[in-house]
Amino acid sequence: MTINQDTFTGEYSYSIDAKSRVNIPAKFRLSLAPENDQTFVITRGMDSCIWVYPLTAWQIIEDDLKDLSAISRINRSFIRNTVRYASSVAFDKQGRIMLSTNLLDYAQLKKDALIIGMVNKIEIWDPKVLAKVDKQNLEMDSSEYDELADKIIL
Amino acid sequence: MTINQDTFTGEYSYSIDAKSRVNIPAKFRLSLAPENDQTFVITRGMDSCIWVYPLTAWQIIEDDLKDLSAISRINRSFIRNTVRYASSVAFDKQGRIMLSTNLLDYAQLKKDALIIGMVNKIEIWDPKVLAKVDKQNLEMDSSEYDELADKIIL
DNA sequence: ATAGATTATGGGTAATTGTGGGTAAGCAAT
DNA sequence: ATTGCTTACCCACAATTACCCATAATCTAT
Repeated sequence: MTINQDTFTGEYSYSIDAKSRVNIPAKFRLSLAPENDQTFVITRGMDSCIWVYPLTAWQIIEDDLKDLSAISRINRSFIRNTVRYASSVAFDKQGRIMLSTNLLDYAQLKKDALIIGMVNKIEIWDPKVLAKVDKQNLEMDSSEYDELADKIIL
Repeated sequence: MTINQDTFTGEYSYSIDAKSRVNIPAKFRLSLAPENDQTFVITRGMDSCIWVYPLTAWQIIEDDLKDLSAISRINRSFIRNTVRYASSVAFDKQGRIMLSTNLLDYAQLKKDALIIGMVNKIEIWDPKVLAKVDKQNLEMDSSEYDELADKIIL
């Protein structure tokens, strides 16, 4: 019954309503540690999806970024691109968060949303986009999968 | 809703009006610590953009600059260029600040403004200028990006 | 299986936000 | 002082967002 806090697994499908709101699965809300104040940070993922972090996990990233000097051009550019699309959102009484049109467009989300636990964060996908990316990955990476299999024992 | 004070993330697009005023995003205004007295310090950024600091953060920068020896020519030049164009501005009842023509010209700002949270400061860009700089950076620095990404785990 | 609680989803309303413009007060140069 | 220009301080309004309530579907425990 008691799973790790701020740890998310499983897949859920929800719908995005006319006001751009999506539900965060009840299980995810329950495993979110109280320190987070019912707040996530949402941003662009590295694939065409939205990444959702617990607030405290994101703050660790921010602290690391604060240590990078702004005198270096690369640092500035790195900070900008990491933080640019991130915003903190608390879920409402019904457990929903609002997604900006910017993020919706980026992840090609319309009506249906697939919410996937990724251990320390959550991903929000359009079902069709994920299916396509998934297929591509399977075709390409079977050898790299084998490499990972050496490191992580399932 | 309780995010870190004086910490800014996200991207917002606003317009500069006929009186050279821009809105500071409501989220940024809310996360500005009360000690700042609703005041920012704006100055030239190291890229073609305007940097906006919380007043108290800027005061720390000034203290650091005092410690740089004035014997070094580079130090003198750095101090001169950082401080020269800095001025403190409080936002009005609607949450806007006024930008001097000097800064507007420097950042090539006309009508549209992209306001980006950079963790400990804020940047104001012309959208087209940023797109160009961004492209250049990615072309040049992808390997150094990867190095940074290894240190900061997303 | 049934009752009660919880969850997902929709919508109404009040408050906030972004944006425009008006007017008076300051300042500079004539 | 008068003129012209710039800045500070209001007010107004449309659009967006936050906050609340309602309902149907799903789950839980007896």
